[in-house]
Amino acid sequence: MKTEKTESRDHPIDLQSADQVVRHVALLIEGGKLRPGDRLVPERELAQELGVSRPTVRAGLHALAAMGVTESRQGAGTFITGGPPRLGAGPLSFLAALHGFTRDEIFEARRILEVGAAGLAAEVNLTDRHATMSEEVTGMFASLSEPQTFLVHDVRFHRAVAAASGNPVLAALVEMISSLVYEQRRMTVERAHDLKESAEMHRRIYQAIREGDADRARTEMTRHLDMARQAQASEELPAGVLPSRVVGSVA
Amino acid sequence: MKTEKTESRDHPIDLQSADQVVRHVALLIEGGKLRPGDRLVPERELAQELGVSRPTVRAGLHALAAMGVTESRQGAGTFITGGPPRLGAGPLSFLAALHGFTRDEIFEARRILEVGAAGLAAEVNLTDRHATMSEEVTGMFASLSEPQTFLVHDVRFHRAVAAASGNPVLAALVEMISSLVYEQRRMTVERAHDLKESAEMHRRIYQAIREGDADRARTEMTRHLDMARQAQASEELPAGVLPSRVVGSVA
DNA sequence: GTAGAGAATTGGTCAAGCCACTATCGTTCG
DNA sequence: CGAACGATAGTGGCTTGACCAATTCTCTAC
Repeated sequence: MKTEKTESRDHPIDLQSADQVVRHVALLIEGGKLRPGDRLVPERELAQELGVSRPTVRAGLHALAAMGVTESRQGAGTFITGGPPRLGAGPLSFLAALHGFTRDEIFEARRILEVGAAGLAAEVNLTDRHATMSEEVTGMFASLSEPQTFLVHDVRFHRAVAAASGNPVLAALVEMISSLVYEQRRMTVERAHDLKESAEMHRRIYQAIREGDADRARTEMTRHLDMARQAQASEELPAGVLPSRVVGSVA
Repeated sequence: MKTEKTESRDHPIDLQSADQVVRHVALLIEGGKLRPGDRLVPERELAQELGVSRPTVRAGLHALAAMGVTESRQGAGTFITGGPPRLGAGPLSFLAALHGFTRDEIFEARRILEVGAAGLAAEVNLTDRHATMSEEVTGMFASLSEPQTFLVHDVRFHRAVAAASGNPVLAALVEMISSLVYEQRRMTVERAHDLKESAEMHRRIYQAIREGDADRARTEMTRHLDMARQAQASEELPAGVLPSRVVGSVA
């Protein structure tokens, strides 16, 4: 968080006004006075309550929005983000752009995260969440000739697996990294081949989860990710700069 | 499906001015014109370049700061965050506060992430990163009677393990979730007992990694986290509200 | 050569106001 | 009576211009 630097001081920091806004909202959330979907008080009131100016309030609200906590709609108001727990891709994308994560590093992280998620999903066997996975597999088979559409279903399948684990923390982490994968892959997926083979692997993962076979789910997910890593390496530009480095389009 | 709210428009979105600032910086980073530690142009110039007002620029910069991309120092300037790749704890803390992650869910996610990281650390065997782990273990043994200090070393050890995996993506994820753990545990660690046993377990994890024994590293990390989960359950308030729910102090 | 004072630079904030979008509610027309 | 319409307030988005506070630089005086 932003205040971490100053937090390490030994004395009680005097909060910057903008941070004060963030903290105020944080306290309201912790106190249960603000729940997902709720509307915040108008900026003008908030400014008066905290004794700061409106531009300052707006700066704080932008910070909250950047963390995925709030969403503002002109004319309507500012709302606490609803829906399932999500971590935006922004922070990780910037990190990728700044430090140049390699494709292999990302796949390694996915291997750990998603193999675990697939195993969990098979173990807990939340049958009501199986439909989503099934639909995405179907969508993949239906878009074998449209790489972009295929990719969307691909990413959504992996998120669905994480969601099927029943663990929102895991789901949020997988969602974050899958957003990163989507951003990078969007540019190269046109050169992909063997989409059918990829769809088959996803189907096998789904079936293993559906049958509650955790070991097989893990094995299939591992195989899929290893295969995908190799396949994507060949999608690379023949002699591009930074062959394996990934920049993660933040925009 | 709700993709990205604004991105789902079919027309080339007209960026809000504040987002324009974020995008501008993002493009500079992607283009390699802005690297960690670099200083941004002054707010006033940035405002003129983009044709927006300074409060708007400031709102965008606050958003970047919230994502951990920039840091501003009054009188000095605004800088791209340097140091090792980090994901701030803010977003995950807010998610925890909003959706009430349970302790078990967090431990489950840690189990997957950190067991994988420990295994990797043992496999790659980056000996120059072993010293940090060792130091933290030493620090734990030296602070058996000071729970708060012990906790700091505890958290740092787990981050060191992730760093020793050599995978910055994994390290960033572990750092994020360990921050969450620290925030919650800070309040209850005083009631902890068996700190010595905990330190011993960390030492065994360290030794397994040091000896390059990946299987043992995974086993020891798994045991440690399972034990810690049980131990922390007993640190709970006897009859507190929300027995297993966790709010994650964002502030 | 160095230390100190002052000026320039830069982030932090405020004040007042206009614009654009949304929602609501009363009115009017079918 | 109901539905389409239109005025009206409420709300976020942004600008201009200014002042304050912390830092950094520079130039002088010793």
